[in-house]
Amino acid sequence: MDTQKTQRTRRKESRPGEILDAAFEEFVEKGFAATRVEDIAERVGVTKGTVYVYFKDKEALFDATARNVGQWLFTAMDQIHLDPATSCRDQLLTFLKEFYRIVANDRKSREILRLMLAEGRRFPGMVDRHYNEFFEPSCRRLQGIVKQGILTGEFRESNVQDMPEIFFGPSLLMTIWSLMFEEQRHFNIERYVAADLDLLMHGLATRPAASLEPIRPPSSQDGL
Amino acid sequence: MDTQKTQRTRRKESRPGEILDAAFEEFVEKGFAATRVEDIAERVGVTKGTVYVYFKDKEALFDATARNVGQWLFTAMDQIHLDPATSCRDQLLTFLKEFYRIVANDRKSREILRLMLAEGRRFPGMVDRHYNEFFEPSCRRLQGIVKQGILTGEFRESNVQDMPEIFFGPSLLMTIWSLMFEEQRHFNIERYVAADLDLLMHGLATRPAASLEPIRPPSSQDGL
Amino acid sequence: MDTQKTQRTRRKESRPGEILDAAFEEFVEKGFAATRVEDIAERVGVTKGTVYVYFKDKEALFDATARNVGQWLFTAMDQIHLDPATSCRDQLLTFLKEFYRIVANDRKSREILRLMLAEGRRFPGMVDRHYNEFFEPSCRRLQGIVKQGILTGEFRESNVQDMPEIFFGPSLLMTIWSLMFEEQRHFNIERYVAADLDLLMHGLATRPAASLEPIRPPSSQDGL
Amino acid sequence: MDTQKTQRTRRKESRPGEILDAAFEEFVEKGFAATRVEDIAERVGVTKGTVYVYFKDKEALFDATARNVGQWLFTAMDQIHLDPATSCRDQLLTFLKEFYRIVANDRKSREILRLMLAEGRRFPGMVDRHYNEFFEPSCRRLQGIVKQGILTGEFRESNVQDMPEIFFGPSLLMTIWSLMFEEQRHFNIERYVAADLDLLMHGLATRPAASLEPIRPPSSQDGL
DNA sequence: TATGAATGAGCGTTCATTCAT
DNA sequence: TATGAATGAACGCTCATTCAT
Repeated sequence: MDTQKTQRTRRKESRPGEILDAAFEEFVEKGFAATRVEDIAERVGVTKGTVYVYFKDKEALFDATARNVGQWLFTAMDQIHLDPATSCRDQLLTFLKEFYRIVANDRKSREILRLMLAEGRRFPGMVDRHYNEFFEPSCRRLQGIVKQGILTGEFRESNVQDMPEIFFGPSLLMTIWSLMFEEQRHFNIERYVAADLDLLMHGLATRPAASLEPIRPPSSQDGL
Repeated sequence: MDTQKTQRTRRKESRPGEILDAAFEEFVEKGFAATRVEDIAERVGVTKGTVYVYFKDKEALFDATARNVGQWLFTAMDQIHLDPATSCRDQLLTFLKEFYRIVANDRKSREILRLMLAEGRRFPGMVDRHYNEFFEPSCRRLQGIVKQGILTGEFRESNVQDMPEIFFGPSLLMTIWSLMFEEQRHFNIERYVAADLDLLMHGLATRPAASLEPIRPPSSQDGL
Repeated sequence: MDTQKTQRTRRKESRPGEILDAAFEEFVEKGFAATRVEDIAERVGVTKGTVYVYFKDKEALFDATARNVGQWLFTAMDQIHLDPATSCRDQLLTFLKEFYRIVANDRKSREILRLMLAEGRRFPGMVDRHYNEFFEPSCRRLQGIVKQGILTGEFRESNVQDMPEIFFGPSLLMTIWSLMFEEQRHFNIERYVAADLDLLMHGLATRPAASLEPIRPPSSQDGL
Repeated sequence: MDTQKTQRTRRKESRPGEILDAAFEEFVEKGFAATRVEDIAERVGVTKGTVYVYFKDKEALFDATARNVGQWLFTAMDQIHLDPATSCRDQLLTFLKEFYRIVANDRKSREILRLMLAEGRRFPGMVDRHYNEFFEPSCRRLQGIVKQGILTGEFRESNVQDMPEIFFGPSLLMTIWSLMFEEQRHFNIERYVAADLDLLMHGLATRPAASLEPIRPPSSQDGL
């Protein structure tokens, strides 16, 4: 009994991170408005007041949460390394497969999208940040590869070179599927990725049906 | 007096619909939890209590709202008529262009996605309904066209025939873009649609690059 | 039981006034910060929420309360009628006796001072209002009488003609006494007023000690 | 190291006093309820917990604060020395001028009044103490002078001899003025004191208008 | 002695919902 | 059918207080 009551753990350093993780789960599950600060605290095993020791208010907590998960994604994207010595086709494949890997394995990177759509109007800064730090740079990279591929003769010319965002379409669908149906409806990621890449490569290629069987996408441990 | 009463009657009969429209705007703007019943009422020009005359509670109102907008989409999809006498390629193009037309011109059909992601957990029935009435049937239709096209030799065999949902990827991206950035960031729909269809047709086609310039997508009056 | 529960009284018109009265009592007893909105509501016999039907927040309620009581005082002061046909001495006596009457009989007019001192920093507008609507005009009136009295030879010249606020000193002391000691310490108002006026008249008079016994001040029913 | 320790020691010894001073400023500015212990601590440059090392709780801190400032006043009043060899008129003048000097120069002695009115109900002991240690004895002294003056024939008989508190009226008005309007509205203390004493002396005197020009009151360095 | 992380009771405020009219 | 005054549960946030260090 005594020990119970005295269990006021002291760990200033780890607390913010713990709270941020808990907050992420709650915000993602209920949305900003329906999330109770107390539930977040409970998840961490502290009381309401503790949350306010580290965050000014619920909005600041949400903002920090969004930055926190955003960082994950930005970092992961930055770590997609493309070897300029390889063909543009390979670079494109690598980029997209890596992106699929991220999105398939990391639930956080998927839930970001939900936050974006659900709370973007209340937190426009969050949307801007993701546009500037994730979407725009990624599109630039993709566009670079496509344009280069046209120069080398690997890819045919088409409107795609000015619309690189289109490459994110299929992975987005997979993400949305995951967010909407969760564990309830099965989705064969590997075949889906294969279909996407196969379709894409054939769509972009200069030559007819090159025999480029799509490389296996990474297995998802995250239970998409 | 007569007109008065007639107006009143007409008013009464249309009330639920007016409320549903207002509710849609509010729910879409703020989300379920952050939406105030009073704001919905105000939009219609009635008082809070009136809303409760027609709807049991806020949840019922949301549910009805979701059904209401869903109906729009379901109906629109049902009206995509495909001529079996035309080529599979044309049928596919027609289907996708019609879908783009719907999604580009009708903000409601886009906002549904937001509701789905933001409130799907609270209203799983809504998600199921859309899966059953929109997504699944559409995928079946698409799959049918693809399979048929393979039989006729128009399309090559690929994983795509089992993953028809992939066709929705690019239009989904456009939708998400619209939902996230709204008027703030320009998006050239026509070229985007062209790029999508062009890429797709080349990706699916058996023969190299037949001269199938993508038909102009419908102009959007909706200001995506 | 049923009647109890159904006793949702409906009286939009009288509510604000009732609440203002209750708020006054609470604010005066506990101060702004320590007053609970719920206690105010309870005093009226409604619930917390009802208060917010009529007042935006606690500050607005305080402000309205202050205006409400202030009005009492301003009106009462305006109704002090001085007959210009009478001597300046009589006019001065009348004014002061009337003021004593107000302050002695009306607890509200006394408690205003408490609010002023206790909450003036938080509600500077309230202080300004009282200065402009009560203090300054009253001083002007008093100064007018004194100056006139000097012209007519009733009063001798002195610094007092430029410091009419000094006339409020003794009544202020009585007020403070009341606010501080309430029922606990006896205070003989009548003799106090007599002493004040007597001292004043002798202090102002040109001639020695004219036989001006101070008129009895009004009996206080308010239990100062 | 030595200086360090000495400083520390000195620091420790003076801590309660420092806290009391800080507490006074905060309580006076915000009132008891609205004052945050943390703000007091911050003023001293320590943390919240430290305050609780020296004071049991906020109430105890307030109580100590009130005693502390009260002591100032009590001591100052005790130091008003009256020469029994001088005339009663002079003694009365001396007393009042000294009191004006205290009140005009020492903000604390004025703010006490605010605490008294604002928090008197919560801390009745504070009020009693001031009554017993300041007000009552002062009135006794004043009454003594007046009665003596009547015996010596300096003062005429009047109700004032039983109502010595009236002498505090004008200085109270000055105090209230200061508390309410602070620096915002000018107040000419010297002329005000002159007017008060002049009026008083004429009011009390047996003989007509003795040529007793009021001695200059002490200049106020406190910026009333 | 001093700290500051943690607590939790408490209060202001909101808003879905009810119900008498 | 429509109103809107009233309700009261719920939640964000504050802050006095505690206590292990």
